[in-house]
Amino acid sequence: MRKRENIILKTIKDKGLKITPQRQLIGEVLDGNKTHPSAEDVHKKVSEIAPTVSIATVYKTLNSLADLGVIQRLDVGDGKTHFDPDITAHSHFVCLNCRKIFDVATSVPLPDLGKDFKVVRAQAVYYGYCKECQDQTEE
Amino acid sequence: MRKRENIILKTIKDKGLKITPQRQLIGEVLDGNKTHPSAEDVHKKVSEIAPTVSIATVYKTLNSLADLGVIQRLDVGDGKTHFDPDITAHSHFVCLNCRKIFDVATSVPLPDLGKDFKVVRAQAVYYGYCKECQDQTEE
DNA sequence: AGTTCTTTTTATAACCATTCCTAATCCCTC
DNA sequence: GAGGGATTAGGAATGGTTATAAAAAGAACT
Repeated sequence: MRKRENIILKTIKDKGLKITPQRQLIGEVLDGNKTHPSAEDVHKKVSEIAPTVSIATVYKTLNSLADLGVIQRLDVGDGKTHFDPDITAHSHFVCLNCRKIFDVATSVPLPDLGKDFKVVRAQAVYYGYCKECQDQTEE
Repeated sequence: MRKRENIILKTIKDKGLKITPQRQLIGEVLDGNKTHPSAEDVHKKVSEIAPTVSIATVYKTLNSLADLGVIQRLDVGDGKTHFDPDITAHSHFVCLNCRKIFDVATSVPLPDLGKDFKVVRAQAVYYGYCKECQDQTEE
């Protein structure tokens, strides 16, 4: 069984960017991450291993990766940008109580809005209450 | 032909809030507004008539109205919250070039995600290029 | 009109996420 | 091992939003 390659680090390399220790760490934190972390979340994780990595570097790397299309920016209305390394077609569910973000398989197709609007991306966000928070408020 | 009533001001009254001159103005700016203004946009408009109205009052009023459900918060990833007095089911198209927000009739239905996720609201945002910006980049 | 109680507004400070700036550092190549 | 480009750290700056506290405005009652 061989180790799955980290697509994020691969893309950094492919695009001619340098694999620095900072980027390596950020790539590892993101790889396969299903928690939709904010920049601060990523920085916290990275800091556990390399406490000197600055938040500015984290922002810069995340923005580069998003611009390259290897990760996705995700806005759910909580004032911070979240990042999702899963760029396959899927939507998100946000719990209005605990604010956790969940992946949902349902994806909205790119609609045809006529030639006045050339659609290149569709993002659906569903709001509601997750299992845990439903149970909690029921008692 | 009689004047259409302003649903926003009506709701303020119905909920027991006072109709102050400030709220009156904000209500009038919002009523029928299709431009999806940010708090700052609203404040600018209001200031043309009453220059002493503070931005804090605008924020407080907009948040109250959104919490009451007469207007809708709208996040499109530009760092600021936009407000939409149209609360009927519809989606939004955001131009990646000029950042203008357009209404689109298409609306996504509330999906059934099983009992683990109780969905109460669905929001779809489409990104792309509007007519004007398509023309602009073509030449 | 005056008193009291509540709501609302204002102005300013505080807050937080994000970006900017600049000097220092690293890596490559000559 | 010196120059040059890319990258980083750290802190200052920015911009949207909210908190705070004091003043103003209303309403109810006398």
